[in-house]
Amino acid sequence: MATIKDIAKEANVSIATVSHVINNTRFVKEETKNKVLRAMEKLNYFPNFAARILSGQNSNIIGLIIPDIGSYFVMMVVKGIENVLQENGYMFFLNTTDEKIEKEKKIVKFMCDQFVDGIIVAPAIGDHSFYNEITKEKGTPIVFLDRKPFGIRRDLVLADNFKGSYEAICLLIKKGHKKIGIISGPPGLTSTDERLNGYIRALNEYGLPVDDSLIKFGDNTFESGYKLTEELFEEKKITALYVVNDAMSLGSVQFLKKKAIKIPEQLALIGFDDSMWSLIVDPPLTVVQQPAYEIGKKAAELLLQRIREKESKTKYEYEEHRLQTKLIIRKSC
Amino acid sequence: MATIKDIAKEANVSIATVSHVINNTRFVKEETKNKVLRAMEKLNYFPNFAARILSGQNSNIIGLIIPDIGSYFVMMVVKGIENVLQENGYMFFLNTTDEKIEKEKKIVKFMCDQFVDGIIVAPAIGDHSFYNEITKEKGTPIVFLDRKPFGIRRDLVLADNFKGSYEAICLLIKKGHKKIGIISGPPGLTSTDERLNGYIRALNEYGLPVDDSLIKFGDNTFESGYKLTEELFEEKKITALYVVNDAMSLGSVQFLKKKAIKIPEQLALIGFDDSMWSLIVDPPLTVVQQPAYEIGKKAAELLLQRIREKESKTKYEYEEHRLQTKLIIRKSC
DNA sequence: ATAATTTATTTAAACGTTTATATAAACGCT
DNA sequence: AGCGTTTATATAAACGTTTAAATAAATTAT
Repeated sequence: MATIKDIAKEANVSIATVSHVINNTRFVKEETKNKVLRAMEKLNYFPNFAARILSGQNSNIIGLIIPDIGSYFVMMVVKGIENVLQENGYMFFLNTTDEKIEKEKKIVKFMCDQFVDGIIVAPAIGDHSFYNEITKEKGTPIVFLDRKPFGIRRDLVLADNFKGSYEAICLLIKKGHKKIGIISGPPGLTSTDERLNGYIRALNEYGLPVDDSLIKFGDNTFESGYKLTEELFEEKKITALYVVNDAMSLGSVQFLKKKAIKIPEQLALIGFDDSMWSLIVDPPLTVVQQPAYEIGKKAAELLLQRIREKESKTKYEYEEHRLQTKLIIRKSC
Repeated sequence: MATIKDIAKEANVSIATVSHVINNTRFVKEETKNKVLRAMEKLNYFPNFAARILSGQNSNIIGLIIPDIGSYFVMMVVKGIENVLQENGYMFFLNTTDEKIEKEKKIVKFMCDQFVDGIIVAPAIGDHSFYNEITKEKGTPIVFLDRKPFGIRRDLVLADNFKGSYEAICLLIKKGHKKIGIISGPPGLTSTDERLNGYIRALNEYGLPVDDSLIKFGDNTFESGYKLTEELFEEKKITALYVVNDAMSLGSVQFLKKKAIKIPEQLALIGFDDSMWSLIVDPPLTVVQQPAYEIGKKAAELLLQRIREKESKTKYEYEEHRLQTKLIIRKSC
């Protein structure tokens, strides 16, 4: 593979000149520049990443850390990120934490110590104050995604979970429902906690009692959706149910289908996340749609902006971007 | 951040000794080794990736190239890969080609020229002979995934698409169907071409005519599934339909549902890929399930093996791993 | 004509590793 | 004691860049 030295020799200039041509970091006479460019073309030169990084340049690599691969939401977020990064000549590492905060810490530390220019992270449940210490040294920009970190203030891009839920529950209340159950996510997970809060707020606003026994905490799996729907429907005689993520919604639907419970006549249902299948279940599911692709896109854009600002030493305040959800009304409520 | 020099100073040895302790590349007296290890511990040392790579070491980074993020199948494949890599201390870059062979070439060339130890690629439709030239220089191991490359022989991990389809169509024939339609993928895409071949073979085997007008080529989207199902059902009076991927199956179901066409009475349906929703559509969908996670896992394992073999200069023959599909019989046929 | 300034280019050090080669110490043998 | 071996460690070059400092050439001012 051709190196900068080969180019220098071919073009009869020093390696410094070649470097300056490549990076546009100093004026080089038109004639010389052309010689260099021609040599680069001829030898099919591409600068060596490792060398570049070692001598202190940006790597154009960012780290992406998520708890788990495996949901439509995550997939679309990643897609949004990937598109923005590709357009801007960046690459990314994808790492999963398995929802383990210790693993997250290790990965973040490693990435910062090494060569990433920035990090996008959907944090695992836990205390995130260790980020302060880790980023102190180099000040690697970090954008949090989907979940609000605990114990620190940072840039943050996520859906307006509270409002999305609030609107959904308002709709149910307006339709006359008084006993509305909710299947929330694991406590401590800010995204689903916020959805629970939206539920509570709506009930309060309309003067309905908040009955703790109608609030169930699932673990965002199909199975827990199935099981908790059973509990709520059989034991609590709810007339409406709000399920805060797509895997659990699917579990709900499966239970109701199995027991031949009529939707929405016997139980009105609203889910979260608009997967492709919400259209083809029977009846089509009313859902709170969060703009997954846009969340990824925005997070990547914000991170790239922060990286640029870091280079130019611009001061900035952390921002919280709340992307709006959309209540897609179909036939299930 | 601590460097190898700091460790050397702290432990009162040379940097060479430190390096040898780290890499176990030469005998070091127990006592000296301990001093070094203690110093590393104390200064929280982690070797610098860029420097390591620059001096010719393996990067422990592999490249993952796929046409597109956005299907359940791809997601599970990536998950399988990620798990294996994480267990083995490898990281990976994820890149998409948008099904453009030129983009693929650029990415592969870049990755090989730079620092990846190996590549896993689900190739875009097109001629892949350029791989020979690109990998000649360094011999970077490459494992192909899901699709058979055109024009070259390489390691390959994918589902037994032919057999999966063959079994599905046999089932339909045994149930008495004579006019069986198929919605295949874009011609040239080996995965769906193989599925089409399985269909043809089954018909031949049972002495049924292969009617070209019952074979439609979609583009693996929901919309094309919808549209082509309409064409086949309305114009061709088929009694059974086989759809070769999940997004198109979903489109099929949606069309049938909209027109209130009874499954399987009016049209028997078999899909491909077992997504979560195939259980909750009405009726639950019979599908050919391919082991996505295992495909990813196997590809990663094979690649790591190739990387090790390259280091130890072991000769090897390219392998083709066909993972078996499973016909999951539900109520749609 | 010479000095001062500006412009264009080169030299060499630095980044943090690996590793071939050199050196030093310890030991066993005559 | 002197020599050759073995064992343990150190020195220094190399990897391919960037960049501060040095140099050389061209221009302007005195």
